[in-house]
Amino acid sequence: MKDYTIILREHNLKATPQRLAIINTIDNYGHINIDKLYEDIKLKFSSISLATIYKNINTMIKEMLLLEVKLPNEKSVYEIVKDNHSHLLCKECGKVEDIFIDTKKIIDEISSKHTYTISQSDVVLSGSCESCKVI
Amino acid sequence: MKDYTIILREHNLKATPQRLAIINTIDNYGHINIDKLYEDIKLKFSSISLATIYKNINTMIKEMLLLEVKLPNEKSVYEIVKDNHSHLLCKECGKVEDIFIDTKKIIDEISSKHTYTISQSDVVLSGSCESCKVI
DNA sequence: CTCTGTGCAAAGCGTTTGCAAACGA
DNA sequence: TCGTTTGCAAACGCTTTGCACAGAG
Repeated sequence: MKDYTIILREHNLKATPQRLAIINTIDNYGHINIDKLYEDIKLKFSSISLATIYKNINTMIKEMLLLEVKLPNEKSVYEIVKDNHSHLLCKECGKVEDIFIDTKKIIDEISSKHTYTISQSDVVLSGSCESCKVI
Repeated sequence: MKDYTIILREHNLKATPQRLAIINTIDNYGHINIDKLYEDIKLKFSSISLATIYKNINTMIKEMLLLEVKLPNEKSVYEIVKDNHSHLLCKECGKVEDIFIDTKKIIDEISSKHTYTISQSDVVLSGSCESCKVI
């Protein structure tokens, strides 16, 4: 498992056990919402408070270590900032996967038709994953 | 201005003045968030309560007359259900425009690489609109 | 040693609910 | 008339805040 101690310090954040637990759990899951994150961390860190989770999520988002992903009909999930990518969501089980789409083509096309300068793209494709399809 | 009386009745909803005001205001703005919607309707309908707005937004979403659009770093906006389309957001002024992207191509590409059955795509491109670009 | 972070409880805020009265069909 | 909707106030749930203590650097 990756050690986030140095990375946190580079962002002027102290590497407390709570903070490390939070970022490691997010890393481990890939994408996770607040409730599951709290539930999961509490198993091994029973004294942690929900307020600590919230405070840390927010500071790490400000420091651009984490990113909130808004999903249709679901609670937001959090992920570690990485290369530009999109998301695939299973409407049945809520599982989220990273996907790589050539958004440049889309952005160029829209840029030529509209007068916007586009700097960001948020794409979520939703459906049924393999295991939920059968049900 | 379009008359939503019949459309509401077709969805088994009574065409009350409050409800008509809500749907007409959304139609008029194209995309609007709860706060602006309440503020705007209150001008001409000072007795309306925020609870009524919420209840109606929710029933009309259930009846598939309205759709919630989740945006990065912004409050959700509501729109009247129409043909499949995507959104263009100005990060400066919050303005939202409809855009038309060939999502079929993207979906086909992802479907062939992943095992998901994709049934929905939510795309938001963000940047600066013409009037905000200069600032 | 100093300053940041934690945990608790309280406050805050947006949204929902229960209910009596009003209203649409 | 009957069932739905409204408006109010209270309740609710999620998130943030204030503060004293603990802990990282």
